[in-house]
Amino acid sequence: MVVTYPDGNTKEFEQGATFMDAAIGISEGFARKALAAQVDGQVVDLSSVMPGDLAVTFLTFDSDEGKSVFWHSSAHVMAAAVKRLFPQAKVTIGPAIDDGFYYDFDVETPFTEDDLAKIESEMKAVVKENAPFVREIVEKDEAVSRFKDEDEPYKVELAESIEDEEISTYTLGDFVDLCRGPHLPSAGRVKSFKLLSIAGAYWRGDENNRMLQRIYGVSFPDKKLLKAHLEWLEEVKKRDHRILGQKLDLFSVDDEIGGGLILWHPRGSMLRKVVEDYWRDEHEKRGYQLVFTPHIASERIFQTSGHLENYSENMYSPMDIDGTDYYVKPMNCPGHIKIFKTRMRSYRELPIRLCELGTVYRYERSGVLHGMLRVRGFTQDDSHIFCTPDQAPSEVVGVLNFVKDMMSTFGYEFQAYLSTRPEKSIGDDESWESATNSLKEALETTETEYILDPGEGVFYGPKIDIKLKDALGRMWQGPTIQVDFNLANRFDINYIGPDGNEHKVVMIHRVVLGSMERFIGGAIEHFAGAFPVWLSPVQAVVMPITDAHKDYAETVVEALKAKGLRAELDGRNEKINRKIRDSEEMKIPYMLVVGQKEMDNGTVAVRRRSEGDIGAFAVNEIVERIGKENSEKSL
RNA sequence: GCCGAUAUAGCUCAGCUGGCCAGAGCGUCUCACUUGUAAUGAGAGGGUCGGGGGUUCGAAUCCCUCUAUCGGCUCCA
Repeated sequence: MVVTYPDGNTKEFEQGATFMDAAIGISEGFARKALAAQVDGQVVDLSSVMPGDLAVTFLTFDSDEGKSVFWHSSAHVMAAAVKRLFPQAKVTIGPAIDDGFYYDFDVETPFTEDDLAKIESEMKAVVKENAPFVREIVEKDEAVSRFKDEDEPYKVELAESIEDEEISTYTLGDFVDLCRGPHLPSAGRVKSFKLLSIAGAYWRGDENNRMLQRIYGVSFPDKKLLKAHLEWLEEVKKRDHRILGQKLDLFSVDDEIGGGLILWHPRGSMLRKVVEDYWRDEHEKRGYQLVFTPHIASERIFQTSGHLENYSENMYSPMDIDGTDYYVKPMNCPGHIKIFKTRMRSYRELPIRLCELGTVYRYERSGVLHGMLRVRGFTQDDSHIFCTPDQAPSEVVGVLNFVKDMMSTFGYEFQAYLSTRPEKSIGDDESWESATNSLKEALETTETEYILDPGEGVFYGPKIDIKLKDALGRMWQGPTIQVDFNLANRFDINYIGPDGNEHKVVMIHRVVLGSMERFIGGAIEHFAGAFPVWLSPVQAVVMPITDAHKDYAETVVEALKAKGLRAELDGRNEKINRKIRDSEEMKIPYMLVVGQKEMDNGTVAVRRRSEGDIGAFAVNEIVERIGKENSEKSL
């Protein structure tokens, strides 16, 4: 067999060699590091590597598969500890997730913070005992009756729902769990762990089911990794846009105004204005036409659009205007369609690209609101492209290139997903196929790597979803491009073709930023509040040393403002140290100190955020430098 | 909406098992200081203890309810 070791080296063994032969084969350290193995593409327990297996790769914590095995085993360790402390708790499932693991339990009284500490110390005991994970294959009926005997109704349900006749179980000490595996060789591998939080979660994610108690945790093969991870979590917390939003005076949410409704403060509004101006300029450049549509509309349009039928649970109660119900709009599409349909459209004027920073209101359940990222009123950077079927592929290419440009300006990497026809959908096969092909072609012509998401499209058409990767490697839902058959039909949106007949348009719905709220909330975290010059609400603060230098400082501010830069004077009667501290905390990119020396020479002493003093510059020199960073949108 | 937690001054937080006018730091205001690269000093002002209801001789503290927030579930731009 050929064995690949964690360090990437490979070695061939003769037929009949055992796992232990492989273990001592090359490096002594690897047996300690290996968590599981991959045989013929299947991840398996180390113990099940058999002599004669052809290609074996040992998995370590460095690989996603290795992590997954590690965390899943950690979940079992936790469940074992919980069963010891709370024998009446019913176990359910405990998978590995992207950054750790959880296990759901059914208990009469929810766990408390104190319980977490107790469970942690019991886990330590389980780890110390270092019992092996023992795999066992049993008949399905046998497993079901065993779990019945143990009074584990959830395991019974799971076992019964498995199609195969044989089921694997894993035993750790006296804790038996129904599980596909694979697992670590023994519990002792779980060297360092931390239980992070307790939360309610529905059995099988269905809110009609019983609420279970979920415990989240992370674990690592050594202390250092755990420490690094906890520090990363600290960093995430520090970057929280809700905390930075308050510190940097960007936005707030008010109890009396209502949850999920954002108050944009002057600085946050400036940030938003800069993004919006850039957005508008880029749209004009690319042949989009800016429109405005009303915030409320008669029920008649939402009947035609089907929103009242399909989307009413997300819409707010209507208001009565002269006997007709009017609704606050949850989407911008109907308005754009109505603009398109104000007159006959010739194929000669297609594509028509209408865009709007359109504010919509959607009902969101109270428990889901989250700062700026999940709100009830938000402004989408919306656009609807009306084109002929032939134009669709190139339009999608245009949008994709647009998206790439915009995202690189903000320093985001991204990952594209192509979602195809879901089970519940409208439209004929032909439309779906041609629309899906348009999207696929566009991804290929723009050389965009994508992941296929079969069946994840919207009921009215296929879509491309783009997820942004921020500075901490976290993924955010970003741009989406959707082909919409539904509205094109419902509103009967046509154009006159070269043949003089009416043809149905292809309608493409897309957002680039998503919504101003979500995008800016995400950007706050991406930049940790330290925005590049072009986005900074205040780009430079001029700080006179004493009152005697205030007038001169004022002229520096004016010089910056004259070039369209955003500058402020810190004329407070405070020491320079204090002024610098405050500006550093407000993440102002440039601090310009002026005292007697600078006044005499016509210069400023420049301090760059988080870099410190970078020396003296002539006023016009620094104006030019900041102006250049601003216009080039440097990151 | 559901499970759990939380809500005290503009901000961050003390206030134990109910008991004299509810505290601190920062910010704010006033005064002094006129300052050279991350917090000058002194003084003053500031609170319906999230809203409403209840228990009690007495409630920031206990109970109910509403609202909002936080961690999740579900959902989503």
